[in-house]
Amino acid sequence: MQNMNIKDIAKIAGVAPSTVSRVLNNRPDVSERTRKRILAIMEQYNYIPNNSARNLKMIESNAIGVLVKGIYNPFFSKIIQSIEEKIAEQGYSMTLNYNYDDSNDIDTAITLIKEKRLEGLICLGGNFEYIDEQQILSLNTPIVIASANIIDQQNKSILSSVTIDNEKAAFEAVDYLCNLGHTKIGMITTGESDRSIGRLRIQGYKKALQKHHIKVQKELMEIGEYTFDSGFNAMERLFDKDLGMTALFATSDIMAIGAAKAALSRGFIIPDDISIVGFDDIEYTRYFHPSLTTIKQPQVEIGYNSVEILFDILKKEKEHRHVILKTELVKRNSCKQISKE
Amino acid sequence: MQNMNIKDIAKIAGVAPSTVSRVLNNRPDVSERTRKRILAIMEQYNYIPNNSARNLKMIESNAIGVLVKGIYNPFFSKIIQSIEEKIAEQGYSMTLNYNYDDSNDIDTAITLIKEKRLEGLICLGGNFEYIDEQQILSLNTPIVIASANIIDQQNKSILSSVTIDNEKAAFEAVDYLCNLGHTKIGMITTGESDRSIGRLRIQGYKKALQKHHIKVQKELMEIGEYTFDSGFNAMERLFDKDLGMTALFATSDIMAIGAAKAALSRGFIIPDDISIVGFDDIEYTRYFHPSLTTIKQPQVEIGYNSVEILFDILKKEKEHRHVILKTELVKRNSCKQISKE
DNA sequence: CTGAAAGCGCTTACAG
DNA sequence: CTGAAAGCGCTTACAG
Repeated sequence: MQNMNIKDIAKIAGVAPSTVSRVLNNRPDVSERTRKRILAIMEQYNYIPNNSARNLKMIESNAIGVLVKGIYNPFFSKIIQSIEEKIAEQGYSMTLNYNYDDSNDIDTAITLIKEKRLEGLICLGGNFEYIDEQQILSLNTPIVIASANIIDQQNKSILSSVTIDNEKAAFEAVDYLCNLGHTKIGMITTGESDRSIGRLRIQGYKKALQKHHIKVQKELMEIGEYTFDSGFNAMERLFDKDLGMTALFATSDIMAIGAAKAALSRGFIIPDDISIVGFDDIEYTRYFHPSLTTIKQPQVEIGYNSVEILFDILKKEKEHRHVILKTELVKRNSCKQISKE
Repeated sequence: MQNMNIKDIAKIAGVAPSTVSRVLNNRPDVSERTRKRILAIMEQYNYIPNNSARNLKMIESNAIGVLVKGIYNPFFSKIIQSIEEKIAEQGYSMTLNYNYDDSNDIDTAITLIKEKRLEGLICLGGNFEYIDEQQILSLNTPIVIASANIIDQQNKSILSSVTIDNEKAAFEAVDYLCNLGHTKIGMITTGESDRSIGRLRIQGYKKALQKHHIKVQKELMEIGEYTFDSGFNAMERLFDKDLGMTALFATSDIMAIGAAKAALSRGFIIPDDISIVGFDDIEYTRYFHPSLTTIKQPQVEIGYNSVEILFDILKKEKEHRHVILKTELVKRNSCKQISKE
């Protein structure tokens, strides 16, 4: 039969549709005999309930949405996995959605919640600096923003967030390079699309240089985006300026690898000729050769915390909160001490 | 207002719900005045239609599903992008779903189609060797299997497929290595999860060796899975056997990179000490150092062809077909001629 | 160009 | 433990 519905099953089983529905939802108030019979019939006819109809009726969709900025980002994939795991533990399902680079993140988030009747949403990446508070409030659905741009002055009770201390992380990376004796330290960072995060990391870079009494040189800073290619090209530009750069800090591993490839392609040796520190700690940094020193973002914890906050709000009716997770400098083989001049 | 519905909007606009619905669906039979007024009200109240209700009513969901095996696979991501693009061109929407490694692919596919009322489904990766033909037929929804395991003897009129000639591709890779003078050529391939594809690539490996009168040595073959780590470990095992291996063919770039890292970590130089050929041509291979020689799978074409077949069946009521796309050996810097002994 | 009515496939009180 | 009925928010013929 083409597409069975609950009525068809009920008819075959000789019961009312409501009884079939009870079986479908694992309700206890069905006799074992009836349940088994109905289950067998469903199996036999390969019956699969129509999700749309269910969602339409059910106030509780038991679904948590995850909205990911940009397709294919190895940094997010581990976070997503940890989110999925925790959501499943709570008996909820996760629906994963990707948001293209040029779309408005908060609008997409709101649409998603309404369309799919989500009970909560976690946003991975994206820009949430300018939001309509009333709009979010009227949704009455908790949203957790993770690893994304949010503005500091924002009303803290509207959204939750899970972030890292971007300024401090960047500071540590550059401070480390300074301590190794580097004074000409290049930086490849992301531009406009990443306003607040980018700004904070640049702050950290500058502060570390200041601590070591090194003048900030604008020419040592290049803008890239989240691709190998862009890291490669930015590094080429830096080399071409011939500034005597001995170290580089890139604000994503993907860009760091692109930059490292540019260096290696020119015949430079890493770390002998140039030291490189990345950001994120994606798996590839361990398999690139030489293995890349990087700032580790606690991906699993970012996922766990996001889900925890969501369910705290959902079940215990707690308030929104804002978690800042620790990063860690992971020293591998792309940095080297140089003699101070 | 909490969650507006079509009735609310209709009431405010002083029209019938059906008129609002017409505006929502861009039907031509609404006066411009009415349309504008309703649009303005929707905007003002931030109305977003409930997808579930729409899907429930509409026979045509205008949605094509893409079911991807395993989360986060850089090889698939480019295919997905090309699929999205083509689907959008047809005025359809794409819904992306990930299928975990241990779940039954065809069951998931069927469930997805029924639940979401999909008009077509493209499966990327996965195992479709054993399927219930009646079940698929009764769905009456075209399915295209791309880059996945399908069995040769299968009824060709049930499903479409887009694949490559796995045996020939592997043959070319190994033939190339043989022509460079290598005789001790290791292979790292995927195991059970990938039965038919894996088998074909092993065939290709063996045939190339035979062509060059090289005996197949079982000890030179290792099983891995689709991770850096597994490639790394398999390579370690090969090295530990001390078989005088001078070249390696890995059936995925991810494993090839893991293997390359193992070689570099031992102080070997690629390609001087060992030549490596990967498979897929993911972006990583260009940014690894040295850049990896690999078998390019035409990712964009795989995507385009899958969508094309789907719409041919959907709109022109054509039959299922089976496309085999060409691969290409992309020579980069991980292979070297050695003197024949 | 617009409206009233039926119905998509489910779930959920309410009765019994 | 089971059934009849109402309704979730939409769309779609059918009238007019």
